[in-house]
Amino acid sequence: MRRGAETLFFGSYVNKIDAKGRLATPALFRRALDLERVNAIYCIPSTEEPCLECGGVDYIETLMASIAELDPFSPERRSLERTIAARTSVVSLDKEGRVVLPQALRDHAGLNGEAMFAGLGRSFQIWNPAAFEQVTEEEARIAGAAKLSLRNPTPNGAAS
Amino acid sequence: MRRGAETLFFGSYVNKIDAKGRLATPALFRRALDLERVNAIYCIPSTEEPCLECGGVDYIETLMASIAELDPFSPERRSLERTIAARTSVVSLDKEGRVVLPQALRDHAGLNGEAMFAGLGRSFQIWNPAAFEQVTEEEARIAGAAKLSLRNPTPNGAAS
DNA sequence: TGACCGCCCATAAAATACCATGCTATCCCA
DNA sequence: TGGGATAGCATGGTATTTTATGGGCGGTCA
Repeated sequence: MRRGAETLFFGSYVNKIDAKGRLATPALFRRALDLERVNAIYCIPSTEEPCLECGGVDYIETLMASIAELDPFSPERRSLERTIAARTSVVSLDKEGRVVLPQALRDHAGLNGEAMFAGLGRSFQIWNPAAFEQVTEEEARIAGAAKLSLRNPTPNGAAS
Repeated sequence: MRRGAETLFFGSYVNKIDAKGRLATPALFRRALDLERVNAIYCIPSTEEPCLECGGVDYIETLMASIAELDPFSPERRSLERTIAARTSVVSLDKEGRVVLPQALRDHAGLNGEAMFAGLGRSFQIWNPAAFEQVTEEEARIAGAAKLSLRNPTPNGAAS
């Protein structure tokens, strides 16, 4: 399995959504995706935020594998299967690398004219650019503290 | 993984930025980078200073690996992913070893005519030469004190 | 019939690869 | 030791390719 930094998603990009609802995936993300294996991205509406959690085949496979490790009859597993597998959309790319997001997904993320792709390493998110901007400043504060705890990890893992 | 001193970044260099925004990476830094694996440098706008935190593949991989150790659903991890991965630019080198920094990065570091590369060992920074000069005197003071505490480590590890 | 979807092609701008030059420091040989 | 050859490097300009984005056309399903 390809697992270097060249298969990770970095950076953020804003692309337009045209009249047909088409949205170009950033070129760098396309290279990180294993499109030869499956010509699609997997999108899950985030439960916490107005955005879409996305990734390629290996992203969803890793996710499902970690669920499969749970006790088959545990309620956690059941609810995870439902909230993840059932809510995941498989969106295929056209020859130019564009996707058409289902209306429900566009609504969830509040997308209209354009969309922002934000790389998260093994996965990426799709945001309304304005909404992303809004959470980012708050974010920077938290990250500042978290970065400190990366350098000086505390035994109990407490960051705050 | 190559981990000798020849893979570390030492020294400071000032290079020009031409009309197309191209900037030559110092030759010594190029050798320290693992360009055969990924022909690019990874640049993160510093949250504390007007400069860019940069390194090669293994730099970003180490960074991402330490984030991956955090609880997958913790807000700290989320924040770090967004402030690091999403803000990271993957900048590829041309055959002559030059990079074109995205406008956002140039703005963050206040770069116009020329840029300074400052080696930090495992990573390096890119600065506006004047801005770097300015923080350097302050820096020298702190470094002087730190050097003393290196020679005479205190039992409680207090640095300040 | 009409909205929608998957395919194809077109284009302008931007990113990138390619080629050329001048400078500097180094090496080598007289 | 000195001077010419040489190699490496920063830098400048030009050509080629990507990439985002636009639109058209035929088929399909409601």
